Amino acid sequence: MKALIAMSGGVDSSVAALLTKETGYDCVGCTMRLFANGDVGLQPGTCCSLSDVEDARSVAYSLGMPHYVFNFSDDFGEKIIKKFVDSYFKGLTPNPCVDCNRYMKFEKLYERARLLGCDKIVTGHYARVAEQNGRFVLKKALDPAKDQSYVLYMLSSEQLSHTLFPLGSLTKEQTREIAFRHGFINSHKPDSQDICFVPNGDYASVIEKYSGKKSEPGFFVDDEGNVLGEHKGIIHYTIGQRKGLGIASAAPLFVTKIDPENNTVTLSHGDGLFTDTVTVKDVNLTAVDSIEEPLRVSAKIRYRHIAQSATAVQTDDDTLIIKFDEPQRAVTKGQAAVLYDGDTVIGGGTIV
RNA sequence: GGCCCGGUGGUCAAGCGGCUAAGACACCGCCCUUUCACGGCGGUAACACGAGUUCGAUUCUCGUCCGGGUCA
Repeated sequence: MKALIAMSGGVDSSVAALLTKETGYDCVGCTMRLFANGDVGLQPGTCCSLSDVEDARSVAYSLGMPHYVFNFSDDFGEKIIKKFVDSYFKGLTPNPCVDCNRYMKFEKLYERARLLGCDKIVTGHYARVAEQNGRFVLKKALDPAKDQSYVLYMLSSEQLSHTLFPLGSLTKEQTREIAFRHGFINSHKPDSQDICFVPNGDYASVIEKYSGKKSEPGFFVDDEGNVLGEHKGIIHYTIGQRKGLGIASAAPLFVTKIDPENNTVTLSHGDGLFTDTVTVKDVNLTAVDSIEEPLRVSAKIRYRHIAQSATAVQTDDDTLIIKFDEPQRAVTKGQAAVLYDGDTVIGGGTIV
């Protein structure tokens, strides 16, 4: 059996490579080049920079496996960055990591794997794949603190059938320890964070630079429509946001609505952020074929959200309605909602 | 112009003779985090000016300047 390992240059994927190798697979390492750093004004040293490629190569070679670099920057620009940018101008808050997994790691990269004669694709995600009643399902990582199943919910049963997540049963500490024991140069490398193609967390300037458009300043308004102040352009905000508004008031203000038509951002005090019903489109179900009867689930509406009890029902092929037992804070259009049955991912979609 | 209120950190706002001059919001930093956020912890920062009264004035008095209201 032959496996292609997606190696970012970080600890996780390096250890994933090691573990796959130890399982007896014939391994090939690879690193995706997802964007030309110059496109977005990145400085070397961030994710996907040359030094990361070198780290990945170093680990691959030390494990005696070949290492390739695939240039996917055209696809990444079209499928990930463009969509990300367009979403923001529509007043949505996208999650590019979800799309990157969907289109790059498990679609585009798998095509390459097939060309190389690989049966499996391996990543360093903290999640597990299991076979249940003859179908492959995605499950949470054993370590709840590191679980990344949320960003993988859109994988199909078919994709899961040829996917390995060797870290699914490990804690981050165990992973680092393994890396350290094997002398990997990246064993102490900090975890990645922020959007990989956004330097310094300043995603707004990336959006403006990439699109060539400026997000025009407009008004902050209250629930009654009274003007509270001026905002910097709707792409700077997301639902539930508190910081960076620059408006002083007796109690904290939060963004409750983004209106791209009128170019306004509505601010409210605490309440008004809670909703119990969420509509989801672009649905992918893996543990079941469809949800015909209302189904008791636990659901997450953000990566770091703690799954909450809810009832889900499918109203058509591509629409789910999720009704939470308790109203949830800051449901945000563009983010993914993921349904779980215990540790098992049932499916999910994009909040509309 | 007369009369009446009020001038404390970026904003709002306690304090009403002796305090390291609260707090909230904002801002900054750190933590958290493969999205954006939330959240936690910490930090910078103020008594409009001048003259009195007093052992002592942000607090009392009188001026000046600046706001707001009101009368004609």
